[in-house]
Amino acid sequence: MLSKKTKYGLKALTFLASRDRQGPIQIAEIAESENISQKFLESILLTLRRNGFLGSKKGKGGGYYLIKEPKDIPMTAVMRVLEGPIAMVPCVSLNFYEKCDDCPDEKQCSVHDLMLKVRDANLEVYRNTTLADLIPTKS
Amino acid sequence: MLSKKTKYGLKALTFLASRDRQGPIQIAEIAESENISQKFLESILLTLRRNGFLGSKKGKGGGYYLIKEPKDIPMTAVMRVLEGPIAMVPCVSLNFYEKCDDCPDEKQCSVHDLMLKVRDANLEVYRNTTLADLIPTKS
DNA sequence: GTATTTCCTACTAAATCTATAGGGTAATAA
DNA sequence: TTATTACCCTATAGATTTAGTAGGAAATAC
Repeated sequence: MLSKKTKYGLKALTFLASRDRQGPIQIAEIAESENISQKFLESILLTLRRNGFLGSKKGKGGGYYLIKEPKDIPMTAVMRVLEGPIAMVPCVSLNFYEKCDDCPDEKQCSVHDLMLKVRDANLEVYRNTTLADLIPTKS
Repeated sequence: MLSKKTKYGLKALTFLASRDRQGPIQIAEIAESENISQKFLESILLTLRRNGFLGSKKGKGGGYYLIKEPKDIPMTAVMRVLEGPIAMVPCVSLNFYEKCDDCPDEKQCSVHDLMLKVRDANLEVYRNTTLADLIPTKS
C-alpha cells in the first residue's frame, strides 16, 4: 500500500507544480485544497524541503515553492524520499541494499529473481515519469 | 515491503514445486529447509490450501502437495492471496476496488494515473510469471 | 490403540502508520 | 512594531499490521 504520507506529498508537489512561478504557497492553502491535515502536511513539506525538492520563505507572503522545474523531478527521487526503497525486498534494492536474514544464498532464492523483475518494472515507470506528468490538464 | 508471509509462502510453494509428484511433504521439512518458523508456516500453508493452491493429507505420511502444475499457477493469483491487492491504492485495484476517501474526483487525481501505470507494470510481471519460473535450476 | 500430522482458534508482542496537540523560535512584510 | 507564517521539537494515542505462539481437536497409517 502507498502510505498517506507519500500520497499527500505527491498531491502537494503537484499542487505546487500547477502554480509554478506564482510565488510561495502557504501550507494552509495546500492542506485545504487537497483535504490534508495541516500539521501532517507540515511535516511532509519539511522533509521535501530538507531533501532538496522545495524552498520556503518565512513570514507574511511566505510559503513553499518548487526549486526545480517539474519536468526535472523524476518520480524515482520523490518515491525514495517519501515512501522509501522502491524494491520490495532489501536484497534487490539499488539504494538500500541489505542481505535477507533468512536466505543463506540469494542466488538460490526463488523470490529474489521475481522481486528483481518487479523492481525493474517499477523503476521503469518511475524513471520515465516526472512531476510534470502528474499535473492534470485543464481540458 | 514484501511481507514475510508472502515471502515464506512463495518459498514453500517453490519447494513443493521442486518436489512435485513425490507425495505429500510435511510442514516440518519445509520449515527446516527454508528457515521458517514452523507454526507460522503452518498458518500460511493453511491459507494456501483454503485458496485452492494446495492439497493436504493428515496423519502419518501426510503433508502438503500442489494441486495444479507449477506452470499453471500465475503469480497474480499467489500474490493476491498472500500479499493482497497488487495495486498500491484501492482506487486503481482491479479486484479490490474502493474509492479513496480523500479524493473528491479520482479522474482529477494526479496520484491515480501514476499508480495506474505502476499497477500495470506489476501486473505485466506477475501475469507472465508462474510458479514454474521460480524453481531454481540445478546447474 | 498409538503415534503422527494437519486443522483450527485464540492470543500476544512489537512495530508502524496516521495523525493530534502543543509548545516555542525565527524571519519577513507592512 | 505587529501580524503572519514557516521552522522545529516533544509527546501522545488509536488503529492496524506483522510475525509469530499456544494448545488442543481431528484424521490417518500402522
